[in-house]
Amino acid sequence: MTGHGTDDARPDNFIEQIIQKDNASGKFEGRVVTRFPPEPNGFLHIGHAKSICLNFGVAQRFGGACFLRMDDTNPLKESAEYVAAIQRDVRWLGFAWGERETHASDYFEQLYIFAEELIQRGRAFVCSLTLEEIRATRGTLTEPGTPSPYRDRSVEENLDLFRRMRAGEFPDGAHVLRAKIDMASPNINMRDPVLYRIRRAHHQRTGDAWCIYPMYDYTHCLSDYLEGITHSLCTLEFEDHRPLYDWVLDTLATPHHPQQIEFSRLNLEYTVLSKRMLNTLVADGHVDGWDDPRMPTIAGMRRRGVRPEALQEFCTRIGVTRSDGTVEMSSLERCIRDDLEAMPRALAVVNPLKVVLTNYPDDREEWFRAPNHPQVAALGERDVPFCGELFIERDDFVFEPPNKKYKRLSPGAEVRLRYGYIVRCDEVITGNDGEAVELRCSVDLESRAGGANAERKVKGVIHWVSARHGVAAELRLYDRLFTEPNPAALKDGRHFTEVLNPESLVIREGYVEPYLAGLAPGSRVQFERSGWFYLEPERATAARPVFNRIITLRDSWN
RNA sequence: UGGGGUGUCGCCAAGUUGGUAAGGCACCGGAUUUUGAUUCCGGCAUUCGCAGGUUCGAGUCCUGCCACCCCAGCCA
Repeated sequence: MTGHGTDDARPDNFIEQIIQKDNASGKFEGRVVTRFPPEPNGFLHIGHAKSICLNFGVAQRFGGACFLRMDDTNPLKESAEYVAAIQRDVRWLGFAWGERETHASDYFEQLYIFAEELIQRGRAFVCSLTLEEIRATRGTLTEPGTPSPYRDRSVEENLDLFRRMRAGEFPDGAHVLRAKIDMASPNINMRDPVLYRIRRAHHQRTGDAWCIYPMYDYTHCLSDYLEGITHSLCTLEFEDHRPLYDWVLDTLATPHHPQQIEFSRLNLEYTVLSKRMLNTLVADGHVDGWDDPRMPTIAGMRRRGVRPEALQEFCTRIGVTRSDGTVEMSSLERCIRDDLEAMPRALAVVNPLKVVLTNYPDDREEWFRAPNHPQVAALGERDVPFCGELFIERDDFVFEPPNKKYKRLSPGAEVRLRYGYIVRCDEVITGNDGEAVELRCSVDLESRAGGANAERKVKGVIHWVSARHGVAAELRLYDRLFTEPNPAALKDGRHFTEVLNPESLVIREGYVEPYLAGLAPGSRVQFERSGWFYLEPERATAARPVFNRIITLRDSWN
């Protein structure tokens, strides 16, 4: 797709097909207005990113507009902090809503007037049943409900009661306003659904102006109407609510009637995407907060170092359909790596193993010229310091090569130091547990680029950092949050918090080449042969750099 | 046993009037490579939940099954 408001381009999904047809038939006079309507009761996650990209993307493509609307009708669960977080995340993701920033609470007065009109028309009534009684008379999936004894109150009495509800004359739960539809409907949402409830709670925006609050089904369709939304995109679980959405607008005979269209929500392996569960992780301290880099939240991924471009690409790759599915983590990972591919590279050792070069002059040091990106010359070059004492990756040495394809270091084996010399492991100094604590190697001084043995072939190349020049750094290695593909639905009855990955965060003390210590906060870089890291601005300190591992390099070896 | 949905390769997903199964991810080869990365070639559904039927011809039409998801908040 070109994204230039072209109506005739090939549609990306069934929703765009519907819009093209609507535009062709003149259903909405060619207008396309959407909205992203989050409830400010938690942070946005990657599932919301899908909806954001869809709603804003469709508006962009068809030359329409998209509102950012806070669905704030339940003051008990919402807060201004969440509102701010949501705005920041949508903006970071790359979308702008301009003046189209609204709140369902902006419409409370209009919603109230519409409610009186419903009463006036005899289509809504004040019900004085208790919560339990309403539940008991709602019926079941297979049995119809029974009408409320208050269903036939007069318009006058309903109006009086409803006005007194608003005036605060009744305690919470004493009455509710209900739509008068059909208690025998096979669709439970149509069995005289509650429209308003009394709730003495301080609203983050309207304060104590109201003690009655409208329910979602009543609020959403009218907010859509008020904003002139044409296509109201939501997830599949709201499909059963569409008849009610239409009923409210039809009953009120609104001059404009938005079309609700449902699509399937995103499910991702090895994580959970429900606000309830994410909230539990935060509330019970399993993570450091909604923006913990391990969280599938937009804020978490931002702190981890993922770029918005990667998330947008992911959303276009997974598509939009009506079928339930679970996307593999590898699909997201691919998008993140693709996006990071152009970042500069450097050398850093995550898990250090000391190496002493026995035939390298003790007082000597050299600076090797190295490209910042092997395929992107424009990224320039830098000098990497080298001396007779180095750190290499612990994983790059093994006493016994597992097979003939092994290309790293082992006793007697040779390997090239990236951008440097070829070295051979002559001796291994071991500790009490028999583990290697230091390697003694000899170096071929003619093997560097330009030297007589520069073309000598050795099986592998490993990264390293000069022990004398290297800068100690905190390396935060992040991994998947759960050990099970679908932690939200474990077959053995375990709770999702029982399958948290104990190694989702491993903090290491490593060494990075000087160049890395001089990077600006917010920089992203690839530690060669290891992965991409992010210098998280929030953790920037002059004393010791802190890097978050965004994601590892693809590894076809292990 | 009510209502609403969905079933195309391990995962996501095209397939719009029936004409003989796109693409991406993953995976498997092989080339290049001072990152076991990247890049690059090549492979990867005789088959579209199942069973019948209509048709010269069906993933696309009809019938009947089966599986899975959602709904009984004064949550959204």
